Amino acid sequence: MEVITLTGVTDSATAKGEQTRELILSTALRLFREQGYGKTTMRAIANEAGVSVGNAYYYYGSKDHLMQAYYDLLQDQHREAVEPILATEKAFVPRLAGVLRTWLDVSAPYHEFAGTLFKTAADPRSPLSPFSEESRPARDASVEIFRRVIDGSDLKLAADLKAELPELLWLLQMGVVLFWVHDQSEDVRRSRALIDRAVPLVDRLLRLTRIPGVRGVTNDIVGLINSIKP
Amino acid sequence: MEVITLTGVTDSATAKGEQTRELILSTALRLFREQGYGKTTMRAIANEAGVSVGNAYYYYGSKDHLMQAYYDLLQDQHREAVEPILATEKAFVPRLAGVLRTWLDVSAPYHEFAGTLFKTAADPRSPLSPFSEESRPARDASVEIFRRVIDGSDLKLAADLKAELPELLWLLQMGVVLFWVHDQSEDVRRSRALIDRAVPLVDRLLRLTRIPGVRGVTNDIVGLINSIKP
DNA sequence: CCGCTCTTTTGAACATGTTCAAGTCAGATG
DNA sequence: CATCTGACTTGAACATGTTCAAAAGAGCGG
Repeated sequence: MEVITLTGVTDSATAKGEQTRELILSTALRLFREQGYGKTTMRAIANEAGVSVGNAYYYYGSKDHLMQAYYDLLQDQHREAVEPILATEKAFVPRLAGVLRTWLDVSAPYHEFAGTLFKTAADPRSPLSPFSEESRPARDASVEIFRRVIDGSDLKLAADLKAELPELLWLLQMGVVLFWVHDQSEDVRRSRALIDRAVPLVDRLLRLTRIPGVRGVTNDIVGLINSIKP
Repeated sequence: MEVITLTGVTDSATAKGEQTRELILSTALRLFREQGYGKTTMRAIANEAGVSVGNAYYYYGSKDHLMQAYYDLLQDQHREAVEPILATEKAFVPRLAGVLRTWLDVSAPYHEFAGTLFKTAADPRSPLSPFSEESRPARDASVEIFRRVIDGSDLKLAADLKAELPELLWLLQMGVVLFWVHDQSEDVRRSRALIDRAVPLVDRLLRLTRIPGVRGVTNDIVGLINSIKP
C-alpha cells in the first residue's frame, strides 16, 4: 500500500496509485451526484476517469465500495457542519435538534440517491450496514457527536443512563434517517417536523427518569440495550 | 387477466395461464429454499419449471416479485401459527411473547435468505417495503394480529393508547426482525433472549402510563406516532 | 375449415456488475 | 545497463437480470 522509496521519501498520498484511486473516486462521486447511483455504470466511471474498468476494480472491490466512500464523505461533512452548534448552543434541546437538522441539510442533495444507499446499507452482509464491523469507525464517530451533545449541555442524568445515552440518540438518528428516506414531502418538511416534535419529547422523557417509579424501568431499558450490543 | 369464456365458465384459477403462473412460483420458491435467493438464477427457475426465461417474466415482472410472493407466504403461515396462542393464552405478556416467538419459528428456515429479503424490503421504492402501499394488506393483517393480542388479554389501558398500541407493537416486531436479520448466534438464541427481555419490559412500560406524571408524555408519544403516519 | 384476435411462449439480444490472464511500467538490484 | 520484482493497468470474457420482436396456440365468428 504505502510507497517507501530508498531516496527517503514516504509519500503514499501522491504516489501514482493514490492519484488513480482518488481520480476514480472523485469521478464516481460526481457521476453519482449528476445522474444518480443506479444510472451510473462502472463503465461510465472508468470512461470518464480515463481508466479501464478493471482498474476501477483494482482499487474498489465493487460499486458498493464506491458508495461507501460517498457515505463516509457525508459523515465527515456532518461532523464539520455540527461544530458551530456544539460550540455555541448550550441547552440540550436545541443542541440535539440542531445536530439532527444539520444531518438533513448535509444529506439533502442526496435524497434521491438515499434510497439506493439505504437499500445497500440494510443488507446485513454489506459493509455499509450501520451495524457492521467495517462501519464501526463511522458509527463511533457519530456516537461521539451525540456524546458531545450531552456533555456540553445542561442535562442532568444518572451516570449509567448518561453513559448509554449517546448510543440511544444515535438510534434516534437512525430512526430519523429511516423516516427521511421515505419522506416524499417537499423540502422534507415532514422529517423536519418529526425532529421538532421528537426532540422535546426525548427531553421530557429523560427528565421523567428522575421519578423514582420510573428509574427502575429505565435501568431495565439500559440493560436491555446493553445486552443486544454485539 | 381473468378468463371468461362465452360458454359461461369463469375459471381464472385453472386456466392455462394460471397453471403456468403457479408452476413458476412454486418452482422459484423451492429453489429459493434449496439454494438461497442469490444463487437461484432466473434461468434456473425457468429451466426447472420447463418454461422459457421470457415466460417467467411474462408472469412476474422481476425476480423481486417472486420474492414478494415468498414473503406473502410467510405472513400467511405466521397468521395461522399464531392462532393457538391467541385462543388459549390470556395474559398479555405470554400472548405477545408467543406471537413474536412464533414469527421466529416460522421464519427460521429462511434466515440465511432473510438478508436479501430485508435488503430489498429496505428500498423505499420496493413494493416489499413494509411502509409501501403495496404491502399495506400484509401490514394491516400483521397489525390486526397485535390488536387481537391486546384485545384478548387482561391489559388495562387508556382508550387512546389502546387504539394506537397495535401499531406500536408492530413497530416492536419490526425491531425484532431487524435484530433477527443480523443475529448470527446459534438457533438465533440472541433474538429469543431479546424477546424474553423486551416483552416484560413493554408490559412494565404500559403499566407506568397510569402514573399521572407519565400520562402526558404518553399522549405526546401517541400524538407523535400519529403525525408520522402517511 | 379459414382467418382473425388475443393470450401465451420462445430464445436471442442487451445491459451491466464482476473477474482474470496477460501486458506494462517504475524502481531496485547486481 | 540488463534483469528482476511487484505494483499497476488493460480489455476481453463471464454471469445474470431483463427486454423484445417474433412465433405458436387457443378460442371464435363465419
